[in-house]
Amino acid sequence: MDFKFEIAKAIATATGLETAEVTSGIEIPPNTEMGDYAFPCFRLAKTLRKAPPLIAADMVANIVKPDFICEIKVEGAYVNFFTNKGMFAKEILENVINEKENYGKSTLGNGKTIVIDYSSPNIAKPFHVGHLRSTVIGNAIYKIHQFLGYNCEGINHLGDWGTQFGKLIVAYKNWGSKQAVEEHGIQELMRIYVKFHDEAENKPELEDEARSWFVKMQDGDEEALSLWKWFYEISMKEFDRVYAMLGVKFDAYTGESFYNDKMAAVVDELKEKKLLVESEGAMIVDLEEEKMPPCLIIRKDGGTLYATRDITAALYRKNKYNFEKCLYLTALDQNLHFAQWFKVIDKMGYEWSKNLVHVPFGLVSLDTGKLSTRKGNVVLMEELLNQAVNETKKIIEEKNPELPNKEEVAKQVGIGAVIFNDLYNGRIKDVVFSWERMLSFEGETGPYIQYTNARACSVLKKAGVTCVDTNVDFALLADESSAEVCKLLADFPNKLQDSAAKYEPSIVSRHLVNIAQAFNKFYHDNPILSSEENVKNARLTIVYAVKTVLTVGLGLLGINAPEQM
RNA sequence: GCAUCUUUAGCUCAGUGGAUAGAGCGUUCGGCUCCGAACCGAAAGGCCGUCAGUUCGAUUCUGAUAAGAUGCACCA
Repeated sequence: MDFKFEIAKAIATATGLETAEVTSGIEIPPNTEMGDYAFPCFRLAKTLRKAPPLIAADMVANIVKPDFICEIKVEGAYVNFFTNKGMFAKEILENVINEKENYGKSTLGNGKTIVIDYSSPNIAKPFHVGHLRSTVIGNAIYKIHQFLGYNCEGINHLGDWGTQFGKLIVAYKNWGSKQAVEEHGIQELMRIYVKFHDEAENKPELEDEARSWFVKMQDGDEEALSLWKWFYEISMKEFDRVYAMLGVKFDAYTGESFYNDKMAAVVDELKEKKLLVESEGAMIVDLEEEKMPPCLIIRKDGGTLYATRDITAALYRKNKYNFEKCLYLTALDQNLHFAQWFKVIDKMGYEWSKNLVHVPFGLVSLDTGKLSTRKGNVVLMEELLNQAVNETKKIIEEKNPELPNKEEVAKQVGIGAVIFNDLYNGRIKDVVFSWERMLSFEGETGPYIQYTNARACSVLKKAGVTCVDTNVDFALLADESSAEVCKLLADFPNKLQDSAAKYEPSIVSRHLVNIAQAFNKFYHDNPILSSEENVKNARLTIVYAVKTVLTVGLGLLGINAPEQM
């Protein structure tokens, strides 16, 4: 039963208004003492030509009270509805307990494909905290959409093509050795890459050399390609290790190199459609009409660019997946780039250009300044995750030394803390990396939710139930803290849909915090195991429902929910 | 110069065209003989950047303006 809808119907019959327009006018009061639902009458003043408080009074006089409403009060221009807490609790708790891990699932997205382009680090550069956001936000958006019935295609659009590999080849030939690269992996590739930039300051001809090696790569030169492939494999080995720790997977690793042989056709298409013009030796699509700088397609020396590959990839993906939406999870500073090439797709005559969505997030920096791999101003992802796990181990030793499976739990909690930290604030906010914040496990954090869940699991275990009985007296759950938990659980499915619609995982993470807070208060206020049998059984349904929703919610964020910690 | 984003408590951030603007951290105080204290409770802390406009009503919408961040031709 949809309580809000039923109330709207009752108001509609009492006033002669449309149910739909009433529904949108119903609010949840800021304070439970004011009621569970409220209808402000200000808006009706004009059409009904009456003072709002009078409208409210008339409404109450005429309304037929739905059976789940126990009281209706007028407060100025507001009509406040008080639900029967027991009936509300029954409705929501039965629902969660019956649905279990499917609670909140939807068929909303059935038959629709969403392509999500996320993580996408550059090969031959270490995976650092700057790559975290795209990876975990993308992963969460993927899982949430999947839960809502969408078919998702997660793509790691690796930065595995471009002039930087020309640079790397030059660097390797001048200052590298096979042995050093095999021994130190990305670290060594990084070292010679930095060396290249140092040297190139005084010898600009190195840059030309690098560009020409990249052109060789494009042309299929065997030596260039075999070096490139080697660098690729070295890098992927390290990336896979990080992805395994984060629990992130992709459906495809079609990076930029994948499009190397597909770009010529797209360039031809651009020419055919008379969009490509020459400018200062390069080939561009002019966007003056759109008040944007031109979109560069081909360099003076014939090399392709970022936009060329993105346009090609978009056409390829549309053809392959026939997506409903294609999302790009990158930092906000790439805004213009996406706006430009989305426009190029539009100018090519593809109406689906409006389904390409840049999902931006704020910049990550360190307190020592901007992230810079070249300058060594970075925090490596593995280092961060290991630190978080170690810190968790210390806490476990201190608080729960008897815990079985410590190693595994420390990973789940430590890494969960890092992921949650990144998903907790709105994605647009800039972030200054802070060890202190990353390694804090109290308050609004992942471990707080995991702890709450573990606590609920512990109660259920002690009660000796694996699945609770819904044949209980829900009227015993009419107290304020029980009602608050129920209210939040009932709102979970809406929050999931809102989160998906806005591509904003923080809507889910914040809701989980709210549920955990409400549950901890409930737990504190209400003895469970020591209560009389009927009260105990009723309260156990809340414990079970909370455990279920927290586990589902954390799972959608890509975080594990251990039963003990 | 043009464009995008941000501005709410000491700090980090939620939030809403409407009733008393919320949370965590930090500070001060209180709570484990009791289901897990990685917890709970209380106190203190706010011209919701500034100025106009729309509105019965603006912290929320619009327009200016200020401050900060970022981007703007051959990197990605």
